[in-house]
Amino acid sequence: MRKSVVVAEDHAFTAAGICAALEEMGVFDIVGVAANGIEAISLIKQKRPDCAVLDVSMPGANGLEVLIEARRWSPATRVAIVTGSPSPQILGQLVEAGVDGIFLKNSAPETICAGIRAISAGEKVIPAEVAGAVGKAGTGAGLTAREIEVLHAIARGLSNAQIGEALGVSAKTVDSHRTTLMRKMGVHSTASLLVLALRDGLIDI
Amino acid sequence: MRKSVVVAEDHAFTAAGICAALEEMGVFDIVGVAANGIEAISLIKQKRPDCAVLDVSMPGANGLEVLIEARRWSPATRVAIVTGSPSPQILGQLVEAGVDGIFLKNSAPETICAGIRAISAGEKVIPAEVAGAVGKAGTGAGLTAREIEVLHAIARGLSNAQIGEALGVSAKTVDSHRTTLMRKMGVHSTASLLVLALRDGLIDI
DNA sequence: GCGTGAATGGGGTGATCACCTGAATTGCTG
DNA sequence: CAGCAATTCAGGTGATCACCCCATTCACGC
Repeated sequence: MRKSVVVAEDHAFTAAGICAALEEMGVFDIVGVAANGIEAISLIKQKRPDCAVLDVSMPGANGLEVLIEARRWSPATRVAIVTGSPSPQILGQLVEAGVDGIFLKNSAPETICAGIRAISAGEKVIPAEVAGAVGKAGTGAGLTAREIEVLHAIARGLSNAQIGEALGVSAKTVDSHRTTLMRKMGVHSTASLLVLALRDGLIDI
Repeated sequence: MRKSVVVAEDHAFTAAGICAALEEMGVFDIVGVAANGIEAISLIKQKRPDCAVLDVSMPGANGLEVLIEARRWSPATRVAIVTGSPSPQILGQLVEAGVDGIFLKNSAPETICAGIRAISAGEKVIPAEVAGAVGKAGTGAGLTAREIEVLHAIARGLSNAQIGEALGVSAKTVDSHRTTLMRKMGVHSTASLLVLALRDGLIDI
């Protein structure tokens, strides 16, 4: 039996590529294509498809928001998320929201198509590289409130002495927090610390 | 007469979508598809195509680097860049490097295809929304290619010694570039440097 | 040709960082 | 109450950074 599927992707070329690949498998009927999150939600509400393939970053509403709305209006719809650059924070939220599958855009098309077929059959598909990233969300969550404060101050370009003054503590204390941050995040330079924190959504610019 | 074209795009679905759209026009022969920057450069070197369609963000080498190498090895190749999220800085560098066309991934496929055909005929195609972004490239401009390279290396968390090794120069030279970067950007710490560079789209994570 | 700026790199100095050991205080939890 | 984690801070050490001055080479424009 053929499964109905809705595709949501704001890049037309990518949407076309996904649709072509899914149609080629011969087991999916594409009942709708959305170019943004709002369209995606209303499409899912209307069509109540067996399966939805969603991009994470879309104008209007992102993949997570669409996922939550999809669960509300069409609980039977299996939801697959495709993402270009996986951020542990976002992936963690998706898993928490009960996503059925996560796929990376730079994976082989066959891998992704096979995965989508699997989740449409009721399986959960989280590839190892994604699971690894999800696991690392715990790392960032393991930071204390004070450490996050120091992180923000570092991102503002302050020195240990300046951070100490701003937080009302000694520069040595800031140094301690900094060392702990480095250890927890597994890096050995301010630059890596910032990049990792930004990538994990712990801070933003 | 049909034009030969090389496509470089690390997301397989998108690559497939672009190829399908180009082939459908009936005026292009796709002579190669690269999944990363290195492949793209060697493909262009080998095939010397009439036209190259490059993604900006790819593993190995980004669109700008591929563009520069393409100009070196196959000056007759017309180069089109496709980008998901346009950053003024990157676009400015592309224009400076003499790119023939810039397209946004969320544009209509017909628009992009028409544009690629136009540039393969010798035109330059910079859409209005991109031109606007290019104009805004005032802030971080003035940085040299080498300085940008150092900036990227810093963002990867490398020390001056490691950067020197990676770029094949002395750590002292890296130190010089770093000092120049600090002066040009008006900051006094690696953290500020990174944040500013990220905000201005000079680097990304 | 000559100035200019980019890229290279050496010497040197003081500040800052990364990391260590150790320790006191607080507050929460079993 | 005992234990644990968070937060605070000191002393110290070696590495690295930020920045100074200066010299060379090379390409580009006037």
